[in-house]
Amino acid sequence: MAVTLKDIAVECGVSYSTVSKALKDSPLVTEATKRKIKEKADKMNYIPNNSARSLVSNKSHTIGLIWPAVDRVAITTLATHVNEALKQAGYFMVVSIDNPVRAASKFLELRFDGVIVFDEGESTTLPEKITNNIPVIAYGVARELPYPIINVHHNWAMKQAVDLLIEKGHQNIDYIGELHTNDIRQIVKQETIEKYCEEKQVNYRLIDSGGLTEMAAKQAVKRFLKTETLHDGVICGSYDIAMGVLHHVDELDLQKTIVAYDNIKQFNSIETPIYSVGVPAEEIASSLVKHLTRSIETGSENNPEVIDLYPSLQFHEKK
Amino acid sequence: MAVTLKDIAVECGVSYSTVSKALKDSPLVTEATKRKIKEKADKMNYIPNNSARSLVSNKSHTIGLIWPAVDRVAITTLATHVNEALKQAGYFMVVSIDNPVRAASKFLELRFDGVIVFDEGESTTLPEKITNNIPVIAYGVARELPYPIINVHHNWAMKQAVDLLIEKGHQNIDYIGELHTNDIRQIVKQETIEKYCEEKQVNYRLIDSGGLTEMAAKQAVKRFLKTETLHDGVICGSYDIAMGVLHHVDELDLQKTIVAYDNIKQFNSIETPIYSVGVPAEEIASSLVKHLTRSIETGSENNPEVIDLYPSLQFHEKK
DNA sequence: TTGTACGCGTTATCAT
DNA sequence: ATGATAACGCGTACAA
Repeated sequence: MAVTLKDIAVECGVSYSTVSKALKDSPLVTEATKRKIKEKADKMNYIPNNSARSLVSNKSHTIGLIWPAVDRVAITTLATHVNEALKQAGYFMVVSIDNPVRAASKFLELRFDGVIVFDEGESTTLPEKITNNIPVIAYGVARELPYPIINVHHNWAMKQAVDLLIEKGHQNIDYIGELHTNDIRQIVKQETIEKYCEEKQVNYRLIDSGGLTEMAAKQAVKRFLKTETLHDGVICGSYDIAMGVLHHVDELDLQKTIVAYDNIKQFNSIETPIYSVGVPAEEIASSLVKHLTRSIETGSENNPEVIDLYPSLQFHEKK
Repeated sequence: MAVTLKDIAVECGVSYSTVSKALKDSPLVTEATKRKIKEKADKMNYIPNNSARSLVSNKSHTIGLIWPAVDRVAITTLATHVNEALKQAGYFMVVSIDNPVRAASKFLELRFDGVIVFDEGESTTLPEKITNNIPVIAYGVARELPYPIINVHHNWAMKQAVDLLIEKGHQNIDYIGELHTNDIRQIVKQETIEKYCEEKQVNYRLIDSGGLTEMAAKQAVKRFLKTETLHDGVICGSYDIAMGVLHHVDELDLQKTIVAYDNIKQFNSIETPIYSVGVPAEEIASSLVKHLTRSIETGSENNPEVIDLYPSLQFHEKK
């Protein structure tokens, strides 16, 4: 049986409310008794009971992250940054790889203070039944939602990519990304390419990566190359897809310009010169945390706000 | 403010203890009132308070998974299987990507029912201070630990791999894996290769993959190939490393025999014929869950038991 | 400065 | 069949 405040109180010959105060450094307790109590608590290996605390304070200092698809390097990096940012802000982050609605329901039952969703569209939408009861923030692309979402402007990013390729003199562009999907982020990228290339009057082809992982992209490009050849202006839908594409691109082919979506440090260790465009993972993380904690601390309702973050273009030279 | 049992009681004109019973289908309540209460509860969007439950029952029906390095495909697959198995067993799984000791401490404070650790050696070792207070099970390779560990016999697996290569007539073997690391799993693989190849009197080389990710392996092999060439018997330390190595292997090179550690379904979609050797992820998952839940339900102390799981060899033909 | 007492939402035991 | 009540561990307003 775990050690409780009472146990410590008995040991120290004080009442348990004094112990409670002492352990949270209340000014209402003498330094001397405080020290004694803390020492004892430590010696007895006291572990505060969050359930009890949460019952009285209505706070768990814990945030749940809903992240159904634990793969893809890019998003892993983001999760790590979010974890750090939350720690800084005094929260513990916990992730569920379960189905989003089940995950959120459990988070509610556990009385977590807030939830973050890596939004992918329909499949990750949380019902109001849930979101009326806990601060929520999503990360993804702007869409009709009863809770705030960090919008990373995939369309803006894709336009920058196209502009860059045009500037480099490429009139033929290949976009490699996931085409047949419900993931709204992927859809936006694809549609932007279509519209913007037409607007700018450059030729483009859409090549289906058949998924978001490196392996899927690698195989898709391989199939493609059996009958066709890649143009010199290439846009990849994500870091992982770029990795898959690069298997088939000669590093010494300096004709080609490759631009990939995402903005993570891993691009720096690629051996082929490459451009990337996206919002830095740190920035996304700190924005998520800032908005969520504000909403928690003010106790305000979730509102359908869209928080815009703008991508930036970077060049990664050959290492 | 969240709906409580009391609120429902008032609405239904019964006492809240009746509501409590009704909602857990106690036989002590009439079907009629039960139905009425359940209906109301649903309508009022009642969400049970796990903190309160946990306080009285000492159970949270939640398990924490400690998984500091969310990358690598192979282990992601395992996590997914563990999540499923725990769900079947009536538990909710939650993962922390934080530093293992902090994660475990928080799990304790949250009064989770048990913790699973993806063990990597020193860096993921939990102190007794913690493990004396909660059922723990690790996944990794046998080592001195105050709590049970599922041992997947990397050495057995590597021996099978070497035997296979010898049988296929290869007297020169290349092992590609992470060589300079504290990760005990990698160390065991490496050392087994060394000893067993010497015992069997076959030539071998150790090639450092410089990490456990596909990208690291890919670059390492590329460097290697600048001055040397790969032997026809190749052993890869993991699925991800194999993926990195395959970038440099011609699919049509039927001279080569490639064996990779791990046993996950992803091997089936590789386009190069490949062998794999390892314990199936499902089996690891169900073993982890079985032992942990037994330990939770019997309330027994953590003991330093080693649970052995044996790898099996599989061939994946060209798709 | 320290102690007492109440309440948080729930379960479980005991009366009714 | 239903209701009243104690207890779980803790925070805090109030009393001493």
